[in-house]
Amino acid sequence: MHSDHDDLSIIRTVSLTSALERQLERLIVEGELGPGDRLNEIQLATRFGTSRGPLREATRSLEAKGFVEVIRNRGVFVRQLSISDAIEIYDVRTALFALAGKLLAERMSTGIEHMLVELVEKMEIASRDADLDAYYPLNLKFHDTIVGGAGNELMAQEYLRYVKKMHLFRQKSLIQGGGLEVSNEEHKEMLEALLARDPIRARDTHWQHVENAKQRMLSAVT
Amino acid sequence: MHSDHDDLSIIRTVSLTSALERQLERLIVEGELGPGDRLNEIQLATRFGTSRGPLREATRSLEAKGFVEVIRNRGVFVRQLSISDAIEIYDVRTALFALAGKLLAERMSTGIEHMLVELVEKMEIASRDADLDAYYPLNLKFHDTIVGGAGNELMAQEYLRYVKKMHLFRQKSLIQGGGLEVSNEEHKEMLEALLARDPIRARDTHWQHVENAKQRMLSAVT
DNA sequence: ATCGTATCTTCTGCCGACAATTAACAGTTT
DNA sequence: AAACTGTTAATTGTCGGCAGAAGATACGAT
Repeated sequence: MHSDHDDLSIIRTVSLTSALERQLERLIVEGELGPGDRLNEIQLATRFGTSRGPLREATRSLEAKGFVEVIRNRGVFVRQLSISDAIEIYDVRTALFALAGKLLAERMSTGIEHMLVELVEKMEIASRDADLDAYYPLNLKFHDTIVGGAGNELMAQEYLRYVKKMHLFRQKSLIQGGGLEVSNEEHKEMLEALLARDPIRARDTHWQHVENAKQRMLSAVT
Repeated sequence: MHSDHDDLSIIRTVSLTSALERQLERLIVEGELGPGDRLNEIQLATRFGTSRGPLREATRSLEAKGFVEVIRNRGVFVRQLSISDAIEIYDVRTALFALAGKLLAERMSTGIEHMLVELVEKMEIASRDADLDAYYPLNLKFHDTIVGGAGNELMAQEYLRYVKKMHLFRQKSLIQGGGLEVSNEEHKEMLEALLARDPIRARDTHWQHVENAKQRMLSAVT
């Protein structure tokens, strides 16, 4: 039995295609469809109660976004990322996150300031307690706050896309780029640059942060 | 009458959908379909001799790539970029190009080295002669060489996408981000960093270069 | 003359069906 | 038993058609 998430009756404002796209993306990101799996058109269309037309349109969009791969006459497959793919994505993410840091430093508001300070403090505590379950969502929110607060919608959108895309990498546990204390030390440096409203330093510390995360991931993989 | 570019009979290896997508992208980038224009499904399907199904799939892909906008029950429209859109794209391009510079500095080959040196020399001449027609393609090739030589396929692909996307900006003439001599001075600095195999300096000079181009564009627009 | 309204036309959204291709299977041969 | 080959089943690619929404047009009221 499928979960009731599969419902897409909310359609009337958004198109059926985009609703289907969201559903398929959910199936992929949540792991119901794993890397390499084929998206059976008939089966999925039946499951969501639509015809194959809109479903095919949705998969074409997902293909353009890099979540699936279409092979003519053979079908649509969830993309599999090699290590070198993961490196490429990480590097692009690095550049985008550096941009986020720079832009945020240029338009820092007290609201975001307080939020980031609080998050770093909480992460400090979680780090001391070695409480990964507490640390992980805080870390996520810290990055989201920076990316979302930078005021560049395109960058934020693309950044989010790449974060999602990393879930297609086989070694899921390694995505995080672990290292609690190390990571939060870097957060403090980033925060310092942001509080100082120093775009260049913010850009460089943010760049370094993701680059370090990449290195931690790589040393864990190899 | 349509040009004979419209032919897509080469299909047997690639899908009809992707061939259509390429054709539509061509129509947009070459300007036959300008910003704000509607893509009439029936008309385009007839023109390319297909049914509406594959055509719709192609437009969904173009939508995901940001070239067109789909409005439910109203149609597909070529995207119009506002100035703030252009700024966002420029900033993302800046970050990606900085990444290109860094990566290239890390894996610089003598082949690319010679190519870049030659291009800068030729641009120097064109700059002295104020020969914009000669300068423009050299400048383009200079940037392509850097982006293509960096060894990150994803970054190269995305960078190219954004360059194309800038064509949707109304003020086409301003895309270039002019300023011949100024621009080539920056090229020399970038080249220096690359020849020195200095990733950080390469990253920073490349970042600054696109950022300056953005500023030149903005001061020309406002 | 202008505005609002009703009608008609055009176009999109979605579906079901058929053709073409690929994958699965069984039978045969070596 | 493994490899090859012919046949069947499953799946994708493409098409044409119908319902419904948006847009255009014509008409009438003020």
